[in-house]
Amino acid sequence: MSEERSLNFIEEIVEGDIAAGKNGGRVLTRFPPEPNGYLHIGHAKAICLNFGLAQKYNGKTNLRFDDTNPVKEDVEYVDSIKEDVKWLGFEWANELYASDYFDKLYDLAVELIKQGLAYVDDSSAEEIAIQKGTPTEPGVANQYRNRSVEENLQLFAEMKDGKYPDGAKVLRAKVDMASTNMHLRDPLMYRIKHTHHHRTGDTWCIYPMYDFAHGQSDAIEEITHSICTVEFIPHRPLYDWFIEQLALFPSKQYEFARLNLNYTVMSKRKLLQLVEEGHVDGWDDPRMPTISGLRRRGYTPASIREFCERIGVAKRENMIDVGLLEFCIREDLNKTAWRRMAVLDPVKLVIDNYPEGKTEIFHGENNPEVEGGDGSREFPFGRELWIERDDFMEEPTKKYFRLGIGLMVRLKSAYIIKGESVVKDADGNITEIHCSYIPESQSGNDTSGINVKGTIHWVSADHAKSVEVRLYDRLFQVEDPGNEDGDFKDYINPNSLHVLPTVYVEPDLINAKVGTPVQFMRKGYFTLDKNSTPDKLVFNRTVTLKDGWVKK
RNA sequence: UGCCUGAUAGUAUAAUGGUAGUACGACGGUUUUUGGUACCGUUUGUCUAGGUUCGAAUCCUGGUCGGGCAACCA
Repeated sequence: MSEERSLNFIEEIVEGDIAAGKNGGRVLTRFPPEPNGYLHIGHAKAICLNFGLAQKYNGKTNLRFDDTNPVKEDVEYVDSIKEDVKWLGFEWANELYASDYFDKLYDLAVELIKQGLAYVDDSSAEEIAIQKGTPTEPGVANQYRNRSVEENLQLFAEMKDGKYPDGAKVLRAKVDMASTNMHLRDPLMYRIKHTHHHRTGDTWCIYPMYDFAHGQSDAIEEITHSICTVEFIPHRPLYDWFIEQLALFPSKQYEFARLNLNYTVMSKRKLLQLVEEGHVDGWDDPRMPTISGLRRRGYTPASIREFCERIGVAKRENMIDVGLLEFCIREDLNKTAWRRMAVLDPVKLVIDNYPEGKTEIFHGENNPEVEGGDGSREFPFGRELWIERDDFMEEPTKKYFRLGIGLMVRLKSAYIIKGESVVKDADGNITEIHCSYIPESQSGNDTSGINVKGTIHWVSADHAKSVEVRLYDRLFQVEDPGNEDGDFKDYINPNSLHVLPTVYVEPDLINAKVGTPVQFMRKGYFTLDKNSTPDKLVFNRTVTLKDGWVKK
């Protein structure tokens, strides 16, 4: 195994801990999504990091749903998250829920009250916000801070028993109202929400806040390395404070910079807006940066894992170019996807000297990158073909290697042809191209001695199948739509979806399967859309091929 | 005005006091029945000003710039 990639800073920490014999060398990470939305490529980074660490250091990873806010959460999201993590290729050790710990968390809160380190506050949200001060002015304590342990115990029990309406009271940790760290100014631990929870039903009407659920859940599970994103750095002192006061297992929090991808948005709020306002087809629209969107677009789990490996892990803010994601999927698909011919923008080609009614069967290897071609398939050839409109130029420029009047080109896996004439309609658009073919130039036994610079793809007009193809482009016109003036939706690319209703493909493509990508030669990688029917096949373009030809 | 973070080619990421390297991109070339792939080459960098040191991207001091922090969200 030549793992030549250097360690990222978290791997260094883990290796340091193992070397120091910390936790007996045990590594237990967790991936802790809140089930309030679909996973996106940013989550993939966290997933690959957490699961990857465990794999690398003989550890395990728990999947834990951070379901402490019932008003936002739903089983729909739980199910999609599990599907996406599995699809990415990872197996969790345990499927857990913060809500599994509601009893324990309640007991821990009571414990803190007994220690005189938590109190029930009757203030309104607005009052509490004012009393907290600002980053530059210290907060001030209120009269509730001095309630007796007994009173707090009773009030907290009454909160739990449903004696108070939403917002009437909260439980707060007694830390330091004057701390320069806002999160330490007596943070809220519990709030009242008479809301049905997707797992605990109506058992509870008080729910713990993130700060009093996350670290405690980590400790209960004895997570060794609790990895989150940098915006949680200010929470770390609180994370440690609760664990220390309650003498729990000392899980440690480490932070890395979240992924930013250009030409898209990554916040759940914004993604939800795109879905709800109908700017996209749903969470799995192929233009979405969600895992399910990328899957429907034709991305493979391996390509996403490779991407996450390549972007690295550090603490500084970053903006990754989607070009890297595209590179990763091309690299993967080049080695695995079968080649097929499809004409996206068809124009009729007639071979004048080829016998009418004659059909020949040619064949082509499935994948030239694989030893032996990975098998082959057959396709028919005839007098009338479809070729790409832009593979013909009536008056070709000097560096044009395709078909033109007087120009010769090879039809992939078939004959060399020479452009002869065109037929145009009243508007001057070319409706037919006429050519002649060189009978001795048949692919495989070419005795013509002719060398041509270009090869183009084609399909037989008599045998081609018609399918729909959807071409996708970036969803936004600017690199960082969330950071522009005005609404991010003002920057949506109006041409992000281009539907080609009539694309001619070689007959074998009726065997295409959802989840099995193919390369349309010279055009890109495509995948069958999940909503295809036998009568109407729909292909999504995953990504174009790299185009090294720049028109002069 | 405060606190917490961070700063290395266009982008991302290494170098852990000792030759600033890698990948993607861009550009050029070779091969090619995909203007793809593969292969080769070129290109561009340590935020700034001082200091310590034989030697600083790395350590120290000051500054500049970016991000985060005042949800009964996570």
